[in-house]
Amino acid sequence: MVTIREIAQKAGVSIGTVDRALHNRGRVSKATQERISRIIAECRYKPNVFASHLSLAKQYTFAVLTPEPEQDGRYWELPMRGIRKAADELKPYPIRIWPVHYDKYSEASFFRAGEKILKSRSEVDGLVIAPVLSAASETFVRRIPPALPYVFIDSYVPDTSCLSRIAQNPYRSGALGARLMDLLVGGMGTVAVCRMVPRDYHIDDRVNGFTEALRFRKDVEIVSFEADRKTDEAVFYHLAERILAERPSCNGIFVPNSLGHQVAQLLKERVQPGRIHLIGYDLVEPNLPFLKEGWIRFLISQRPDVQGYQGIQLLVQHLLLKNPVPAEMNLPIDIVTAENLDEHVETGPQERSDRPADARAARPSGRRAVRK
Amino acid sequence: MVTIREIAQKAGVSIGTVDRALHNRGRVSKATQERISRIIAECRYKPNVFASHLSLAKQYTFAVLTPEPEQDGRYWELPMRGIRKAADELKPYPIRIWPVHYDKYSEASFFRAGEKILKSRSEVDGLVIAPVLSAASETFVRRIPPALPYVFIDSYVPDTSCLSRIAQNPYRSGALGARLMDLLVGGMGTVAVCRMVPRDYHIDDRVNGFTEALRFRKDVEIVSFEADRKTDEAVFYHLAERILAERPSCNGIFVPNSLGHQVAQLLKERVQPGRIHLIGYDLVEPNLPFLKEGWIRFLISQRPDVQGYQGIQLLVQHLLLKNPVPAEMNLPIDIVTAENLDEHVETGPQERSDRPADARAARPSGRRAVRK
DNA sequence: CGATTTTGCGTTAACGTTAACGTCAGGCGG
DNA sequence: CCGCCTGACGTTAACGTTAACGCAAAATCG
Repeated sequence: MVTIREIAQKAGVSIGTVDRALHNRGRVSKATQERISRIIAECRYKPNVFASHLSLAKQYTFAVLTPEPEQDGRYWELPMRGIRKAADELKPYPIRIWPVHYDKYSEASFFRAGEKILKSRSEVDGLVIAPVLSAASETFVRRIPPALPYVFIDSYVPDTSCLSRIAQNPYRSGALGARLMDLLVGGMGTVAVCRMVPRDYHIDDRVNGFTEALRFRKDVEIVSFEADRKTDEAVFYHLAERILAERPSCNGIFVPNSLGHQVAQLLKERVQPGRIHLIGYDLVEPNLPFLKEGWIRFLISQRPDVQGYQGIQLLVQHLLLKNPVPAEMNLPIDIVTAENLDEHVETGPQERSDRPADARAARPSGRRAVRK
Repeated sequence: MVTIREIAQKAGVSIGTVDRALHNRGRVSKATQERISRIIAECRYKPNVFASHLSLAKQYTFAVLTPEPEQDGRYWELPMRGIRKAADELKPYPIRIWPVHYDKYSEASFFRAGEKILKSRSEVDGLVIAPVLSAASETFVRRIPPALPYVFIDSYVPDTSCLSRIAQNPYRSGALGARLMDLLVGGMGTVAVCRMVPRDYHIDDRVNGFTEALRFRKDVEIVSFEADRKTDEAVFYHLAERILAERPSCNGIFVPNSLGHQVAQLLKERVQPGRIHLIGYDLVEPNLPFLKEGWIRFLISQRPDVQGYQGIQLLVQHLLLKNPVPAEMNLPIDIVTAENLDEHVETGPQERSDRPADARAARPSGRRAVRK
């Protein structure tokens, strides 16, 4: 490992000068500056991040801007879990997480949250943003100082200078849903798609992917149903009632958001098992029992916990470890069924075991042993 | 942050004594030892890993014991990719990866590889093991010095004092395959299961999961076909020929290892599309075109890259960051189809982008933009 | 031209941990 | 009783980086 001291020696200056040159702190003549830069490049000098942080003793604060955790059926708890997991793993690092939540149905609340972060600019070193309110997000992102790195999760605002974006392609996830639905209904029947106003671009793309992928299937009829979330809490429960009433021939329902459980509830009450095939999104808690019992056949998951986890990891890679980071991460589109549900909820990145070694060995697995 | 100096002050000793007490280096009276331990616990002292490693300047070497990367249709390249990815991300850490491969069909070669590692005991600080040869692995693992932490990937030897094990439940993955097959064949027909001698417990468990999950389906007949890998390279291609000849009514084939492409090849040559539904395992390269074209309907993936990646990460968490690690990680059972294939192969953990910021922005995505 | 600022550098004390080394008292054998 | 050993500590110099401080010489100003 080549150190700052060797660089100094080769350049015929002191380490202080090299340090100033490295961090553009000025007080270095142009000639020496260039000489040092050349030598640094030649020797492939990489600063020792351990020594650096030991000396700096800087606290890094990462703000996390997401909707209230309770919204979308407690969906927004999941990214926060991943974020906590990352913070846990990175315990030895001087990192602080600052969660700032907003009401995903109120632009005003979003701007208030954003303002709070920008006002504390000097104390914030990185940002994880879920730009659910797309128009407002765009405005906000433009106001982020260029030196402040930010990472999008869930979706993203295009053409920004974000450090990275971590999301799932919603169009393709819809197309995958279509493929599964096609399989479930055996290539024929009437499939209902549930929509909600106010519209959400991200969700719309899922629907587009779904309908376009099924268009080539001549024997599958697609009908769209729409509800207004403002009317009541159980929007999709009531929407499902309408579907049953207006389309008795319906044998498949596609729910492009996390509210599949509302539809499943109605199916469980009114329809015989296996007659209407339901595909939903997201491993939120209310969905799980219905998936296990078969009222929901497939859930498409976008690994929100991984998104949060990676968001923090990328910031650390960039700021603390000075590593290059991928400009985008397209998370896999996960298909979850009753059969592989356990692995998705139990051993997401949130799970940690703090038990001592002997307790581990003694622990009954409850699961099938691999051998013997 | 509480430092060693504060501990020393509170205990009324010097930092040297505290350090000796911390690392059991002796030369500390019993009374002082206990006093220091008590204070450390009270203050919740955590050593600063930055300072620690700066002072130690220790190189950590992690040996990786897996089959030759080319075996199983280059399957074993995949964990290595994840391992390299981890090493990349952890570049600033003083870490060295030492890959040691063995022929998965030769116990002798496995023991030779193991011996090589044990002989360099003093230079090895951690171990990642894929215990494919289960009997030999058991013998080997018992010989690992207790102080040397090791992590299993792919499968594991039960009742060992491994640091952790990272694997997928093979039985459950087979059950999931059964569910998908049931869907594909519409609940009726003849399904062939391909097996290979010599037997592999891990693979057997997949088959068990598959057959047991389908047993309750009275209209689905399961037939087992077996081939000897020693006979030729294209074992499963020829096995598929036998299946077609002996069971013309067959409408589904389950391949519990990574050789699905051999069967797919024959289907492509002899059978009309959509007549025989094929489910295989693992995203090895030869499988990919067949999945895209539909000759393979589903591939079950166990994320070998993530397994390798996590293996290294866990060792680092344990040894370098002194964090507790989970005793086991049950990786999700991934269902891969033509629709979500891209996300699985493109943006596995191996992908990194080293391009500068401006190149990123200009880069054409080729994929559908999320918004406008 | 003297006074003051600026430029360009060198020096040094941290940051927290580690381990080699020094020291001093008590114990033990001869 | 002397020499030697060892147990139980304290001291200190690293590890590599950072930034405050110091100090000349050069540049600028009145």
